[in-house]
Amino acid sequence: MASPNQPFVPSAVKTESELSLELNDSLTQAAVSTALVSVFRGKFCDAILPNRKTISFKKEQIIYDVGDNERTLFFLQEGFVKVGTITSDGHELIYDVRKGGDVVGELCASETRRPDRAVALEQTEAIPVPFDDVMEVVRKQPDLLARLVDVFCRALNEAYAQVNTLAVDDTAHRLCKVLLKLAAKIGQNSGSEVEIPTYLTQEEIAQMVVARRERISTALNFLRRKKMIQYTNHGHLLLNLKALETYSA
Amino acid sequence: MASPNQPFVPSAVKTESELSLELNDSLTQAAVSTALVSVFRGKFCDAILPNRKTISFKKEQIIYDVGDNERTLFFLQEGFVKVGTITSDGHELIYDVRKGGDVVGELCASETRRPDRAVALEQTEAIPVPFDDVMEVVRKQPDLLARLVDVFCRALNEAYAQVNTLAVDDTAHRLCKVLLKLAAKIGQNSGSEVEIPTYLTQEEIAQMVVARRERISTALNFLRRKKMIQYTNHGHLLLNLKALETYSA
DNA sequence: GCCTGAGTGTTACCGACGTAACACTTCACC
DNA sequence: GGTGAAGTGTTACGTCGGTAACACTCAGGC
Repeated sequence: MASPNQPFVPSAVKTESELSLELNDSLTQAAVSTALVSVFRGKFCDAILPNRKTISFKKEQIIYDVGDNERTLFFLQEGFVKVGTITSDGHELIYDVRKGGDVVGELCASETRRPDRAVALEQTEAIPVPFDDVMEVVRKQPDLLARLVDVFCRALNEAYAQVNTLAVDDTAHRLCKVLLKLAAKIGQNSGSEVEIPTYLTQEEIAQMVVARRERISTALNFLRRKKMIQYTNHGHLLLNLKALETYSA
Repeated sequence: MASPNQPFVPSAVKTESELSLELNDSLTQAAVSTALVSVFRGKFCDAILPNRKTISFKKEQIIYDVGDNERTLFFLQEGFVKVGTITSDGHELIYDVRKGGDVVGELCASETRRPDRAVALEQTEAIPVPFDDVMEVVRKQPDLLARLVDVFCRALNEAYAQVNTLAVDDTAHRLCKVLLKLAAKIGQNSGSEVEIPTYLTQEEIAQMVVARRERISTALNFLRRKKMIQYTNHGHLLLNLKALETYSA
């Protein structure tokens, strides 16, 4: 596997004409930004997780898959995970990325057969909890209710935001929004820039943006020329949030 | 306003080449079909709604709008409502259609400023209930918890299904799925066919399908020539579910 | 009856993006 | 050090669908 360290910037840079430059109007993107991060941290964990065993998942390992029918949520302790599905034409589609402190698998609440899947993006520790157990705890401690509702509501918000972008934005703008979302969820400050501390292939980014990998390659280089992004010497993305926000707005 | 009774079928029917005929692979559409219908009927209503006043909304009247900041759910008693938003480029986008027995406005659970809006598609009766009141009732009657969670979970399921279609289907297939969804939610049996008992303009259908009205016009006529849909003498849509399901699959 | 406005039907044109094909870089492993 | 696999960069081509423009149908008001 080739690491993308210091990705080769071709000397003959192609014309920018391909990627539309005109500023798109901004989305009613809803302030979904901060995501599910850590919603379940604290009280929720204290009430549900003690005396349960953690499971380790290696990079690329499937936590649960489309078609599974056990109804369990997974409380992520450590690591990054992608949540998505496999489309009818066989391609992967990524809805969301979550990390330690988040939950995945909430869709099993109203379906027996899972429509979605979660895959570890890197070494991940998670505690599986049967859905019924979660409900039981919330019934006994009604102060946790708000948090449970919040988890679903935020996910719903994000899903709608995704529909919005798909309806109005072109590839470059959607890529921007994906990068900003990643920054909000798993970004780490690195001076005035924000680093995405996980290596994501262009293919994976494409699955989040909903576009072909080739377009992502072109769009990423477009953003690099615009100084909106760069790579660290570890091959990670380094984002200029200000610039990205301006462009995506 | 012209009624679309017996819509004029042009004698010179255009070639079908424009609309792709090849069968697309089917979506992992998740069995979201039946939707939120009546989820809140029964116990939930008994516990929350007594002694509250109903509000009437006329066709086209806004129930709540983008930017509103009161946190209230609306329990629909009668009528049809569209839930959606206004995109950054000023166009309306419809996420969902709901009817008597459903709730709308659930997104206010985690946002103060509403990102969405609900508009009556016909005369509608609804009971507004502050979000906090709903939470209070659920806390006191934990058996309602499952239903509350179910509402959010189903909405989430549908939102993801929408992302799926946008990712893989062309306009004609998306239209099919929208029609099938309408059938599941507000359809009425009419012999072997199912009738959509509300008049929807092509513009509104376009907002559900996420496409321009012109494309919808063409696609609807394409489906008519294929005998997958027709109009009643009241100008309502009449759907051949079998055929639509086969095509959309 | 006539006019206006809303809704629908149709087409030509063009741009964005999927497809396909291929070159290049880096790393792992032998 | 060589080889293959994975990942990235780039282009030519075709197509779906947005844009624009316009014709037609019907209902209601004058």
